[in-house]
Amino acid sequence: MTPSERLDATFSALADPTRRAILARLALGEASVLELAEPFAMSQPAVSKHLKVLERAGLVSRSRDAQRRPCRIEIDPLAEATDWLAEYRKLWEANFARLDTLLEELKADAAAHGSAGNPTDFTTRED
Amino acid sequence: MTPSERLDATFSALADPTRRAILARLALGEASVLELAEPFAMSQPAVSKHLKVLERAGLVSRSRDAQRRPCRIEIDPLAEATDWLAEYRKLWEANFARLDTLLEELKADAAAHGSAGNPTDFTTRED
DNA sequence: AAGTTTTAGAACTAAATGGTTATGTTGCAT
DNA sequence: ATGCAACATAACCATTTAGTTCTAAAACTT
Repeated sequence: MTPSERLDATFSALADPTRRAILARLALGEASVLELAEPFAMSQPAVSKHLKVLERAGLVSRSRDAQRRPCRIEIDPLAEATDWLAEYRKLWEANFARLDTLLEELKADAAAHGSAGNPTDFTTRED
Repeated sequence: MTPSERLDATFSALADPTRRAILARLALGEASVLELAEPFAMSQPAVSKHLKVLERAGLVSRSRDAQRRPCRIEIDPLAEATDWLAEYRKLWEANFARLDTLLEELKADAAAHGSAGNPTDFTTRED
């Protein structure tokens, strides 16, 4: 799986409230499929499907204990997702900083000369 | 929209590589629909649809400039998503800490007496 | 006024998603 | 060996999604 595919899998796994609830439960400790299914108004196979999605995204791993398949949460994919978010947060914060700078410059410019063009022009810069 | 629905919208918006690329582009500054569409091997209406998804999730807002509808990124929903991730990270880190403690106890126990039961039993604790 | 640019919408299609019920499969218990 | 418990798989269905093309609307340009 490429990094982009991993992000696809992680974010789409997180996009469902049932799956987020399952992760929330697993954050408290391992649980079997039936234990996980219990709070939900849906069949066991439906929960098994959700677990498969979570497993495919690497967010959950399973072991064996007789007939049970205890599930546990895995943090690594969430770290990747967090990193992605942090990265773009940084980028657009830099962008805001640049906008602030530009607005300062325009203000100074306006004070010095007169009209100062369209401030939104900065948006097409590709540096 | 409930907080859960907002998370649904945010995470599923982020689950598509095209939409993540659009956000990456917008992190560098505003852009029009055609500008955003240019790098992709897909039609303009397809990009418009992606933008609608991003807009519905509150990740993008649009203004007017003649025929253009410049798009800009909005950070708030991403902050919510980050918060959700951070929350569960904290939870399962607490869980790991508890596991460590338990393992320590079991080791001490084993040293004192003998066999010490199944260490994975801790998983069914609901404190 | 007519044409062009930019964007949105409608109608359609293929594939993925989220659920169901019914049926296997695996491993323990009696 | 028979049965029960926990889970998975199969087959099916409805809805959503991601794309297409074609068309319409809005606002500028000449």
